[in-house]
Amino acid sequence: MQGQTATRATKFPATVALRSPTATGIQMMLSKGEELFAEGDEAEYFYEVVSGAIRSYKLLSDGRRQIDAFHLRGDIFGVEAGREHRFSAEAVGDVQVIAFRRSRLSAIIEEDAVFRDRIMTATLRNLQRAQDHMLLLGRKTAQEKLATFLLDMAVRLSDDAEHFDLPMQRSDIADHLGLTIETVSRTLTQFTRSGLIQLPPAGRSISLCNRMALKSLDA
Amino acid sequence: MQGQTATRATKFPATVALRSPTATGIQMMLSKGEELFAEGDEAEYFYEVVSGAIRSYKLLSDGRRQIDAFHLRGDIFGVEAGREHRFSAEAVGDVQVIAFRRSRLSAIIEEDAVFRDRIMTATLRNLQRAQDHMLLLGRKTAQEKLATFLLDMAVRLSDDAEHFDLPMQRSDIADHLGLTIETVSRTLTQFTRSGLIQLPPAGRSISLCNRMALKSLDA
DNA sequence: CGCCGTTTTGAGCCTAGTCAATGTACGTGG
DNA sequence: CCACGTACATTGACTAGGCTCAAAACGGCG
Repeated sequence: MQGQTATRATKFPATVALRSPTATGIQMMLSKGEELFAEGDEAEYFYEVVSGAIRSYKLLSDGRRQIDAFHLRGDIFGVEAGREHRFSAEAVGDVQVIAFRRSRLSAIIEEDAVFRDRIMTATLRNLQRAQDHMLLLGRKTAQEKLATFLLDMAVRLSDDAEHFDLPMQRSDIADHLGLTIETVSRTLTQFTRSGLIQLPPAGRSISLCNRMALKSLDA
Repeated sequence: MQGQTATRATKFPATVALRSPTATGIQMMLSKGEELFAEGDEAEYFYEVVSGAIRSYKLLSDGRRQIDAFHLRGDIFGVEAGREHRFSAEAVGDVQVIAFRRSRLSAIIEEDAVFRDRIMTATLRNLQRAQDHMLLLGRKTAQEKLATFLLDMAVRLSDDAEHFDLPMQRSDIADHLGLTIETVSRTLTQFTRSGLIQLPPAGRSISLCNRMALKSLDA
């Protein structure tokens, strides 16, 4: 496997999580590359990430892909105004999520003030991230894009530690930042040569050596 | 005047609009270039556009600008999870908006199901537009960007008529699409020469002559 | 060991950006 | 009424950042 050929997640495990008085969710495990839903699918559920990373993306007719966000632990995504999902979502690595029935959304919102607030806040945070990301996509250089991305991942993956593991591969990073994998790779080696970061000979881990320099690139 | 030197809107006219049982808004008039709020300002109000167009944008330290959205009649924007606005907002031309007190937001949401739904739907639509726009910014060519933009504006400004007036100038379009004004101008003349659109010798109006061709560029 | 998926590196090209000049509309004041 | 100034848009010549195409290196795993 591993071929990134998105296989659809079909079965829900029996585990049921109770997250709030009214909001009951279904716990799901996805393995690397599994598809949670596709653009155009009926939006039967929305989701919260428990562990791992989900990539949500859109495709152009010729296959060009834009990953609009990586969703990590605690993030809520897939809430829709209409009846269809407007983007696709796949597991980056092995992922645990909780699925909430969309049909219960209005009931939840009506009855449960705490959960309502969480959904509203999560949606607003997604919007905020989208706005930041549009600035990156439209106006930053390749170096600035990577600097921003690495600093953001440090915060979100490891609570701002020096060293952490990137869950996604180069092509995911490229499709998130509006670059090619070659440019991502070249820019990272350039950062390494300048002493900004350290890449291990293998694997996906990364160390930020010179945060100051990265932050100044972040613009 | 017209110097795009954002002057701050300071005074609220006395007119008060009653839009729903619990949600009372203050009607405001802004003239071309006036600033509604800036990134970092306390988010005292959120807004609904009555007429005209608002541009919301972010700046990099060196002045590069990304306009993440143009808000037109009926659009709601400026709702924030935190206490500060995360982007700036200015009037593109003369604009009429209704301002709602943010402090009343939670009360409104609690009491008024209709208004709550409108805010949630508006926020989700803003997110949806942001996702579409990230695809455009990250993965579309200059031609595709302009084709998408023109088709979208036709729908939103004129309910999909052949002929309409663009409220914004070239530099706004460029900063929205992640291009320079030169590229916007060149691409539009290229479209004109190919018979896709017609530009008047002067002014901001535009006619779409070959929707099919534009749609195929839209990818 | 050898295959496959992934990443890195290299060489050349192209799209969009930069810099600069010209053109056009419009408002102001002589 | 016209000359001038300003804001905005168009066009041209040249440049460069990032893309394409291609090949090699690397690691994991059967």
